[in-house]
Amino acid sequence: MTISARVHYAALAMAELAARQDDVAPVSIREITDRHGVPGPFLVQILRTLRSAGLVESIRGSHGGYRLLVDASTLTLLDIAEAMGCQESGCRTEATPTAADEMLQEIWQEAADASRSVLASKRLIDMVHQVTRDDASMFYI
Amino acid sequence: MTISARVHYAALAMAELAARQDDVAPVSIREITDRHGVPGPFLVQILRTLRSAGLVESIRGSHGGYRLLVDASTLTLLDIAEAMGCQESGCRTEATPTAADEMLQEIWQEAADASRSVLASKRLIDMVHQVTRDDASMFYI
DNA sequence: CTATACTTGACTATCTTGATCAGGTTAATA
DNA sequence: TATTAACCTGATCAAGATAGTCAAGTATAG
Repeated sequence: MTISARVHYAALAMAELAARQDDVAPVSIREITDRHGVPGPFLVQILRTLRSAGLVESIRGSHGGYRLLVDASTLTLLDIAEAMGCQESGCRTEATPTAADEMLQEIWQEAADASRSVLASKRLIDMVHQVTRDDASMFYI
Repeated sequence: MTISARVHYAALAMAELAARQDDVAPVSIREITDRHGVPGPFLVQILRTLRSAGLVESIRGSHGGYRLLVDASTLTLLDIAEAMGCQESGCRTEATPTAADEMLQEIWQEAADASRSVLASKRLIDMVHQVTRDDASMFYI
């Protein structure tokens, strides 16, 4: 479970879409880059990946943009990370693993699973709520 | 905590050294490669790293080799991984992180810590015992 | 003195990551 | 219908990490 900038950006974008999923208009790439400082063309690539994973839909043409296709209250950061292609380590598959090799592989797996289970416990909707609250508090200081 | 082949090999080598730490003679690279199929020159590189981390010492000359410098009953896989330079993600440091950025960073950190704590719970000595037991059972089948 | 074994430093090939860009397509609207 | 805003696709690229390799040197036992 290595978290790349890709996954970080994807999570930000998904949070933005989740926060505005009840809006009539879809959210454009421009709006996301303005708010989160994600490099524009890079975000295009990321949203393409999220779309092929079925997490978002795109609306083309003028006033187009992106919209969340899934339920933000069940979607987790693990789902997003996996959609972005964070596949499990595995490290190396040897032709004839020894007993020591196999034991180590199990341990690496266990460590990775521990990460995964943390990410699986973080729901997108909670992120949105927490950030919204923080933003609000920023106004009233 | 991405586990590379480097770390995997390092763990194998350390286990081998731990299993034979009471031997009079140090363990040569050749013996480790024979037993574990690690590419020879690559193992040299890895042992160099382990030595600069203070985990092993090298004895030069004929009948030379490597010897464990630390206590196998307290050394963990986390120690080995860190000695091999598995530094913590961090992902990206932005100039002006937003509230959402910071929240995500904390989550990535929490996930990484979960991995680390699994590795920290695996002592080198336990690996050695388990592998030794497995090997013995292989003889008697 | 010679064989064995570690030491050092440089070198390479391939993959992944983090992007960028050009040119094309779709749809709303004036 | 012409324009414009927005997404779509595919190519490309630079930098760094990963997994090794190689050659020439040095130390020690016997």
